[in-house]
Amino acid sequence: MDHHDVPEWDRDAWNLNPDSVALALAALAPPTMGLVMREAFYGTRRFDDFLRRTGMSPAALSSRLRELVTQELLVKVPYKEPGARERAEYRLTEKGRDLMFTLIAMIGWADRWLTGGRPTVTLRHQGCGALVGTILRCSKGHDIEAARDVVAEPGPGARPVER
Amino acid sequence: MDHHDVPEWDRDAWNLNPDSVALALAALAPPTMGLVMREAFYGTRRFDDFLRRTGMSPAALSSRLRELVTQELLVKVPYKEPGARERAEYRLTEKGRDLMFTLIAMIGWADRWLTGGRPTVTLRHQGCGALVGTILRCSKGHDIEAARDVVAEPGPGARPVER
DNA sequence: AACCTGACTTCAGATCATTGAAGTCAGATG
DNA sequence: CATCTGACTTCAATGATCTGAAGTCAGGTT
Repeated sequence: MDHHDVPEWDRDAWNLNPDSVALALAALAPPTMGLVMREAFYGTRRFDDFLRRTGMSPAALSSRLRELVTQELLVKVPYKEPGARERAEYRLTEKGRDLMFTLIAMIGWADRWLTGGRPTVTLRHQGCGALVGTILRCSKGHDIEAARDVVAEPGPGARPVER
Repeated sequence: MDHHDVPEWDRDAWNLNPDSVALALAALAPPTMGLVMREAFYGTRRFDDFLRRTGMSPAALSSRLRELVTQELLVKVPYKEPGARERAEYRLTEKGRDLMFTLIAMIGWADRWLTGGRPTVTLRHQGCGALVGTILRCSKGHDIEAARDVVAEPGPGARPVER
């Protein structure tokens, strides 16, 4: 029907597992992982704040934070407020902050199809104040409107299936 | 340390659940959901092709497909090849295809941080052939390089916490 | 010395996701 | 009419994940 939907290469000749989509999804699973990362983007850093704002149990939060530190999306940094003892907070690393592009794409999709025009967050350009969204652009500088104008093909990390 | 990390609004005054991030992540969970959607983007439409290419069990695939149809990311369309009986295939809907922006953002992140420069897929601009990636742009037309230049604030769907 | 707070850990029980093996079912084809 | 194929469903078993309640622990305050 629509030739854009059908790849020109033989999908069955290539083993794509584990591929980038699966890897990224695995980094964000279990579902509570997303809650924690969302709060990290909103500026949350401390255990009890995460606990209250995500509504998860301390046990779950504790494992999630440990995994996020292992994955290097967060770093545990000691801090000390005057007259209190030293405590630890969790901060986004570069790798963690870079995930924001993915989260913003998710927010855009959810707002277009799920929240009925009433998004829970608004993203603004720092300084300019205008609303922010994701677009696609190719390396020659063309903006890409429709997802159909993108074609996927096996990359350098794809392994041919042996027979 | 870095004021961009701290929101100017009081996070605790707003109830953001369920928010766009959680909703989008819920649409993609369980993790096998992502595998199925990935294959759908690569052009897969039939049960046995999904089965072989994702490596999941028929039971799991069957539930995933059913859920994706319920969510309206896929539609079940009957087709008939000459000399075979009528069968069904699963095609991306507009809503499903629109998720591609999110998947492309994920692929970009995974390629920058996880696959060590050897991505399993390459995305090209149809026609022009150049590589495709996600960028952020505000509604005034500024391109946004760094995730730190984006600030989040409560949107129209956020509900104030009642006291 | 007793208490408080923030940051956890431990545990039992419940639910959910997944696999593997086996079985169903309907309409061609030989 | 027996067989084949594509598209499933059913089932038992396993493992991951989550919650809620309770407990720990260290350093500071009263």
